[in-house]
Amino acid sequence: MDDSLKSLGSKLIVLRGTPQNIFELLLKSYKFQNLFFEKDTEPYSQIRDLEIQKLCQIYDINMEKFLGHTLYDPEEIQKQNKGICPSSYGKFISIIEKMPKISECERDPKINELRTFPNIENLLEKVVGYKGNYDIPIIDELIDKEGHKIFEKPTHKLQGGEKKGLEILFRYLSDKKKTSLFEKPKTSPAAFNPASTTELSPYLKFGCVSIKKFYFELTKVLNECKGKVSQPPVSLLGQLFWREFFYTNSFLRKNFHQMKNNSSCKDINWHLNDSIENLNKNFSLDNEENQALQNFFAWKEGRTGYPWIDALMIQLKQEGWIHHLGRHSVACFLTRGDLYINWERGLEVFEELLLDADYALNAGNWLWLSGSSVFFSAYFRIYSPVTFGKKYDPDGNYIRKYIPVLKDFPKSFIYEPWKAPIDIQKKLKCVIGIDYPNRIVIHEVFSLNFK
DNA sequence: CCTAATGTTGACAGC
DNA sequence: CGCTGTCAACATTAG
Repeated sequence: MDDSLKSLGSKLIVLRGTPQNIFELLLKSYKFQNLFFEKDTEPYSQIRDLEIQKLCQIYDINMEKFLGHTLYDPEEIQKQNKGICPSSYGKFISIIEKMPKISECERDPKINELRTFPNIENLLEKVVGYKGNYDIPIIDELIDKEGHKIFEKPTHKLQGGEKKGLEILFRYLSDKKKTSLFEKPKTSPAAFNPASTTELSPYLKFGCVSIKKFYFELTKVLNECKGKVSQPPVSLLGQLFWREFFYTNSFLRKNFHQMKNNSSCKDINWHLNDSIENLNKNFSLDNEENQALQNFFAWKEGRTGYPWIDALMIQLKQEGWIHHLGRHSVACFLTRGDLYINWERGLEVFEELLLDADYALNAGNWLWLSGSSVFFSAYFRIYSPVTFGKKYDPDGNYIRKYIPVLKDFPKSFIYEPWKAPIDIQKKLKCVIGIDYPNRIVIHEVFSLNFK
């Protein structure tokens, strides 16, 4: 971004501190006229922006918000729907079909249209100790509570920035057939190098690639297609609208990320309703709750004994990204499918490990997959930890990549290694229960009990 | 070449 | 954006 700005005669300035403190220091020391920013809907951002707004009022500064992180303004959607938040995807689509067309992207700025404020760096040096270099946290600074480094090196093959993001977008869209016939359920959660979807989610989450840009480049390709084109909810455009749908719901429904005081969430008596930190401190957990805690860590660390689930959790940990349907698999397993653990625990793990972790989409999908959402009731649609992956990857190549200890298992046992005869396990130097864990839960039995 | 057994596929209901 | 069992239709193959 800095390179792009420099080529236009400007530059990027990064300051470290809380926005409230930094802005207060700045506004106190200089009479700025305007503050422009993007509308941001998650609770953290709403509180932050409200405080900055108060500062602007105190220092008499004009403040303007622009819609940019979503295609539609959730408040406009609500107005169009008689003040009600649309609770189903179909309803949402019918509303946006009646909305005015999305306005075109602004053109890119030309050279010298973006001016740098004169002497801004001197001012910043005096007021907030700015030293002219970037002040972005680097990997070495990311440490855990005991002071140990969390990462030695970047974990994901993707690189940040708009330039890289647009490269990926245009490469994907250049395959017009793949783009226009995209159907989410037909893309494979077991695909790697390359993945079966665009992998643009981290770029959208961090605003590297604008959703509007994505939308207009995509519709340009779709309009050129003469033959049949896939439709929402499964089409690529449909995926962008899922994002809008969850953003709208997360903004209009309070406490969207939790079970309590969330009008869109059913109250279910899960295991592990308390935070993991509190549960770890509590030594008097009864047997059932203690077992659930053990199960939770086995799930998080990819040692449930189900290769399909474990491979997904290992890819998540190693790369910070898994395919959407893989997320369905592990989320169903943790909650209504097998372990019956509170979906908030899963949301927290995704928040920690996903590069694209996004307040609205994370909460919306956990509500959905755990069967908690009042607007989704197909609780009997259980993902099998054995057959779901097999459908996409019968040879188990995905499992072989992420769980090397299983890589030589014949394909007949790769999804269910506990079924391999013991002499085969010994020959492959991978005895189940020793070299790879036994199943922590018998899926068939749980499903039966659930009925 | 026919026949019967066996395998494959897709639609569908019920959970 | 589920799984399983059932059934019918059709394909394949052994004898």
